[in-house]
Amino acid sequence: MDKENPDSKRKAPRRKDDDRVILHFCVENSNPSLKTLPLGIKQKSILATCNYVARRHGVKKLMGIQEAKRLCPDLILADGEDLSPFRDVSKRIYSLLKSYSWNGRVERLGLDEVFLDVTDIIAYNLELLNHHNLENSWFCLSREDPEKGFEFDAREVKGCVYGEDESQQGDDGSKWRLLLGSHLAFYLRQEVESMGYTSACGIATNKLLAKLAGDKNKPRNQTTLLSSHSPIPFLNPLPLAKIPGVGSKTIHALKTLLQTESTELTVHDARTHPAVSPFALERLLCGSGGEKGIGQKIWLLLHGIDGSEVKPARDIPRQISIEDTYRGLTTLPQIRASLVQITGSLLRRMHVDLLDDSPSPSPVTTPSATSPPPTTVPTQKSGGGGGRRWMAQPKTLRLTTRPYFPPSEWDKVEYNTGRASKSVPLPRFIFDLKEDSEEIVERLVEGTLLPLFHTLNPDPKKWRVGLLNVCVTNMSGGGHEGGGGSDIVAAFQRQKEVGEIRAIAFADDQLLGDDDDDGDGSSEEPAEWVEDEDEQDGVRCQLCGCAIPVFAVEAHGRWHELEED
DNA sequence: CCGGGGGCCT
DNA sequence: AGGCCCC
Repeated sequence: MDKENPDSKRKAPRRKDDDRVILHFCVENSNPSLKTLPLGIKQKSILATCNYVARRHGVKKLMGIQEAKRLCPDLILADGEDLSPFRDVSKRIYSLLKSYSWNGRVERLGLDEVFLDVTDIIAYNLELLNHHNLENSWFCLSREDPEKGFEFDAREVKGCVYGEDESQQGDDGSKWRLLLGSHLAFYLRQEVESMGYTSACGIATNKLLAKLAGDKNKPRNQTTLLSSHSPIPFLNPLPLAKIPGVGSKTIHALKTLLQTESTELTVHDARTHPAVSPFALERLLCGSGGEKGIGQKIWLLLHGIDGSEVKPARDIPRQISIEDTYRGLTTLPQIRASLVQITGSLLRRMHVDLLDDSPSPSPVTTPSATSPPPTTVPTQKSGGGGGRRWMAQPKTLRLTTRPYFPPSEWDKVEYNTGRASKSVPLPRFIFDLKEDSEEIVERLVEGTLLPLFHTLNPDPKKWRVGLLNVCVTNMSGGGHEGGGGSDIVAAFQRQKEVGEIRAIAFADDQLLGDDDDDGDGSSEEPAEWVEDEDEQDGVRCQLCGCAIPVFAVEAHGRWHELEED
């Protein structure tokens, strides 16, 4: 009866995907003084990246310094092991672009790329468009203030258009959306440029196509991929590895499946090969513990389909980590010094990224919690930092190590194997000091990281440390000034004042369960690590009796030096 | 002369 | 905790 309902037939073919407008920006420094000179950013013995002048000489990313110097003797090298300056720039660009977003869907990818879902802005402006006076159009950047915006000529797409041809069949709005998107992209690129940076941009209906389109006219132009024709011809000639999501493992698996090991696989090769189907890919890539649905996902990517959303802007990072590589640290003093160094960097990063910029209006600092001045530890700085509050407090600290492999063993070991890591609850006392962190570094290294290192590398004769990584993660909601909110903490306070408590242990659920747990912990002694061999009958929390996995804090006792061999 | 991050998934 | 992915 309703089988051939013309109404449903008219609506059916349209995917929601087609209505989106996604921008992908790729930013780089437009260093005026060095623009004409070949510049490379160095990390240890490797070239992390380089500018386009250097690339013209054949210099590539991740190339060895020696080879790069051979190809381009005049190459200027800048040290990029400390990413702080790059983070700074990245943050400013990101904030600029985010300030134009209406829906907060602004996603960073690395330090130099940003996705924007501007579907809502485009939809708003599509209704405003006067088709009888296209050349004098006004792009409105604010719902509240019609004056905020810019003039543009809506007769043409701004910037480059991929596959520019006669195909102007039935424009159902999709073309207009992308046209508007191209003008918005151009405006935003000018804003970025006024900050001193050049950028490329891709404009398309999903993240995959936007990113790939932006590659077409780097580094200083934009490319719109109209959705009026199929994305297949656009994708076909691209090397398979260009597809974001298809990494080295996937490439390797596919090459063995297709038995075309020699030639560089293109999207066309993979998509048209008879052995390739969503199921075959799933079987191939999901072998053991792989991501379920990955086969279909990759298969859809090969066809230009990507339903993934631009993730809303995240105020707080999921994790913060600092790492450094070494040519074989073997003695404890070396390791200790290295840990002190990276821990200092980590705490500085935490202060920059996790501590609120603006002082809180009420400078009330922990009225009752700190009332009895602790006699044991003189580290109390009465809420230093002028009342700044933590936007988030990490709950977990992780140390990762990798042994050093001399060059003679490089062919014998898999890169990235040999990494060992272990995470534990992060001692809360590190949130006390908000300005000077030297003593915290000491306590963290001596009380937590060094013991952790010993559990990861028990045998001093095998100490050949090639990498150290310290990471804080598992961020909790913002901590209020004052703390002492939870019963556990209150009990801790009480018993501490009376001087009864000898040891207190923090279990995971205590640290996790309390949204408002400031932890106080302002006057504990440095932490001590307790390894219990059988994980079943381990330490028990003296306050609530719950089982403690691994971590304990001495309140009044002393932590002892670790044995050094 | 083999970096220094970050994400999400299991 | 580790894998694979991104830059």
